[in-house]
Amino acid sequence: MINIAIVDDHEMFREGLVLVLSQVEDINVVGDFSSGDSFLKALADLDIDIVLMDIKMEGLNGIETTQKAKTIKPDLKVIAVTMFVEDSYYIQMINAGAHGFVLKKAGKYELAQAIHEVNKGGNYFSQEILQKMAFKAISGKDEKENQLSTREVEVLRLICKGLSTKEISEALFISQKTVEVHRSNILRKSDQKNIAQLVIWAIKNNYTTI
Amino acid sequence: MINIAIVDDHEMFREGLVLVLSQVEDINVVGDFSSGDSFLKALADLDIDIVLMDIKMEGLNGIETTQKAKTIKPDLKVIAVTMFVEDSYYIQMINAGAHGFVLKKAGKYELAQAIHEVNKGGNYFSQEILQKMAFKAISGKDEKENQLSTREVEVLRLICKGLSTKEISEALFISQKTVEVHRSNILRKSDQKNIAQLVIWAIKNNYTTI
DNA sequence: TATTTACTAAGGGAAAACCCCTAGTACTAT
DNA sequence: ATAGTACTAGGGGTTTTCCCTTAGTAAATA
Repeated sequence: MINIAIVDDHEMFREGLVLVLSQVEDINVVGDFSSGDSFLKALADLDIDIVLMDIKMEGLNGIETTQKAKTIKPDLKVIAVTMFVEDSYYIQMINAGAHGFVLKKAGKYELAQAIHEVNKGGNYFSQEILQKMAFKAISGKDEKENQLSTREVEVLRLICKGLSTKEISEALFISQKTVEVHRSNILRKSDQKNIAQLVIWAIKNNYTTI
Repeated sequence: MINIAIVDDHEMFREGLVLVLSQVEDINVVGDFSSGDSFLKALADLDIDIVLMDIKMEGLNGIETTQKAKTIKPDLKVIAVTMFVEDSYYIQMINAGAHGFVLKKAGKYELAQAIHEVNKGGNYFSQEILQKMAFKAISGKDEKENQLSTREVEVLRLICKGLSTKEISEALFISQKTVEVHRSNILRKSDQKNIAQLVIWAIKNNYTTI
């Protein structure tokens, strides 16, 4: 029997997931949590093998929650659940210790397969995500070179909120020229050519929420 | 016993929904469909009281599916399921004959309540959606005045794809000046002040998909 | 200690977006 | 017939974004 916990702030999705997994014969859903915080509080008393973790959550996100959970239970296995293939956070999630990665649009069979694979000590990544990783690898683009800096992420979030360069400069107490530099670097690193594309990119890469 | 069908192209969400509703004692899930087309094909042979319909789907969307379903079975009751409160399509969905409107983030209890209410011949709208409607009513803004025209929706979709004014003018075989007029009218009607906000607004209002 | 990286910020210019205005045509509805 | 609406498109302007360059400071790292 594989004991599972689910962490997702989307109530109906989480409830559905609980029931879907309860139907699989050797899977036992021990608990479900609507936030990283509530999961971490309960973790010490939970007897679980694997946790299904949503990446994008209010409050503690999936990456932070995974990192903290690993300090409490280092051998806990984490399968990340994400909405978009483009999600740039999968690297951070892998670094945080995730053993698997499935898309929310995956069906129950793929999800069950991922759980069994990870439970055996292996890894599981959705086909789409593997393709994305492979494509990035052969395109020769160094992942690290294009990582946004802390400040750039900050600026990007404000851009997505609809703030102009002037407004961002006032919000961050820096000059408009500096904001322009950040904007330009963000566009270059993201490989997008204007704000419309950038906003979509930011959503898909979990930099901002709609 | 209330017989239900579910139409949603998001597999895991649909599977979850089926199981969640199967747990409610007087609800019976008769069928679930991943597209409006497959639902319409099966509809004549289905003995259902209510259909839970996702609005945003590939191919036939929820509005078109509802309209066609109503011509086949005029007394079929439809509850629309949507991701965002801002969804401007709820008016079209109501016009298409929907009796209820729930958000995807709603829990099983609210969903069961909606189904029971609609089954009794009533209507059910999520609190958040009612608030939005009430707010629009008291703000005095005439809904119809701010409805985007066909061309404007077309331009909006291209904006969200990241096309510049010049590129849009070339795609639609009209002058840049005309595109500028459309852009400006779209911003005015949507009450957004720049492209970043407009893109988010367009997603929330189901004009474009990410 | 020397080098790299992030953040800061300037000048200067090209392009795009944004905001006025007027105005013709075509279709729809009263 | 006439009024309204959508779509078209021009002039002319301001503002914002985008792109290039150079360059200083602080912190981390080799």
